[in-house]
Amino acid sequence: MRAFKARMKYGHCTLFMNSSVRLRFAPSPTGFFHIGSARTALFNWLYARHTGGTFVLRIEDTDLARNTPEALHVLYAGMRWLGLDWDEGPEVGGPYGPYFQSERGDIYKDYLEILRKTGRVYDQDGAVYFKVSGEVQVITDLIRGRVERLEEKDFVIFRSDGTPVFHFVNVVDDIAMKITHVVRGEDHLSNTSKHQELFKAFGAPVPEFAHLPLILKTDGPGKMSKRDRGSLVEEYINRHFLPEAVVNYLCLLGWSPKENREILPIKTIVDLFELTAINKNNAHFDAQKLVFMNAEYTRALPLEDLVARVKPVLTEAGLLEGYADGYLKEVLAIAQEKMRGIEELPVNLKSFFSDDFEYDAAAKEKVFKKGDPKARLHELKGAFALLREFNEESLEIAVKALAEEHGVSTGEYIHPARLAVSGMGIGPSFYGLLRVIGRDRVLKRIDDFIQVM
RNA sequence: CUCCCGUUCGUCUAGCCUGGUCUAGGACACUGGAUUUUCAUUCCAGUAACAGGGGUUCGAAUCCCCUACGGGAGACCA
Repeated sequence: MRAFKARMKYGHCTLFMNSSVRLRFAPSPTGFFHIGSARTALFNWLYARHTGGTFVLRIEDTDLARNTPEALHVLYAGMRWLGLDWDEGPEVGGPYGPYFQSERGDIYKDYLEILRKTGRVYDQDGAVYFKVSGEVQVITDLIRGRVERLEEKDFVIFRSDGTPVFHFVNVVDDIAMKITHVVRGEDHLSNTSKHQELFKAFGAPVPEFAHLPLILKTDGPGKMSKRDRGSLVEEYINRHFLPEAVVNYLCLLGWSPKENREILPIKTIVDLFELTAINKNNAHFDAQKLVFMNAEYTRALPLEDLVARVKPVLTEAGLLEGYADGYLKEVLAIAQEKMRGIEELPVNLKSFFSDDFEYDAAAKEKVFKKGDPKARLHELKGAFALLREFNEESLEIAVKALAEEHGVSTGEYIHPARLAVSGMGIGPSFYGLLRVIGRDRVLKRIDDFIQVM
């Protein structure tokens, strides 16, 4: 039913109500949600939604020390922020639970018994070892093709303290949860020979494998680590990125729609996504491109949506007190076209909501360098006071008239006035800025600025 | 050290499977210009790549081999 809903949601043909495709994302809660993990989750989710299959969230919390409620919260919050809803798993349940490995001890014991009966394990130093077959494992990977690897040494599947190890629980759960496609990072490719041996030892069908390329540091060696700037989903949440932009960017790291189009709605990506179209080579993380995408998405947002998303951010910054929603909407209506992200708003839009703002030093220096800004501001004051209407049209006419009268460029009015009114050298359309700030505040701010010149 | 994976503009990629249409396309970034006789937008233009060497072939970015480089894995971590 869940799969059916997913199909309806994304407008697929519903010839088949669901499919037997089952994918899982199996993170261990570490307290961080790494961008690489997020991409793995995303690709699993995409393929589940593409096929109308089932997306399972399984928590690999066998490392009890790191398994805290806070760590789980970070994970759920990140998943939900990215829009990666799971069909089975914590908080939603499902027929193959429990979905925490820490609660599946009995299942692991049962599976161990199977291996004991078939003579594939032995005990040594208190630990249980799995006997490898000695056969070369031919792994068929949807992304990499045929990969051969020989697992040479027997390996531990139960520690001497009685707890099972990753390779064992991972495979057992994939069997028990009827996972058909294992989509994970390439760092697991070398483990796959172990896993395939286990699948075969259990007499279970070997799932399809798809090993994703890794996300490498922007510069410098190695893969992104949690210490690298930009490597955590939390960071993008805190910086008020639009999740759809982050998702779109992540989709393009290792996958491409192959049609010279990059900004794609998730619905389209779900339609086009194929595991076999994923690249083999690792990709460097490019924060600049993500920022660009975020800007594109931000500017394309319907105004109402933008207002809704900005409101809590400016409220938190303490800027919205005493202002009606309508005013915020007016401000954003003129600011949106040049926005790069919501993150910059508490600073860039401060002067719309507060008289307590600083004058940008660089802009100030630039303004003082040219012409006679003081005289220009006095002229503006006079002209603004006389205007019948205080709107874009009348303001533009007035400024242009002054410029012509005094034989200077409008820039000589605009630069100092923008600085006086907003404290900044850059910003929304100048005439819109004046209109929204309003005549009284504009005049007062020009006065104030003249005082400090 | 061993095993596995990879290598197209600075970065993400298209093309590679099914050799000729590739004087290698798009995007970010960068540079220049236009518009806004401001700017963060928008528009236009430009710089820039098939890792190297050997084959196969009439012809190779595309197929094969070697080298180099990059990445990953080698735990009673996950």
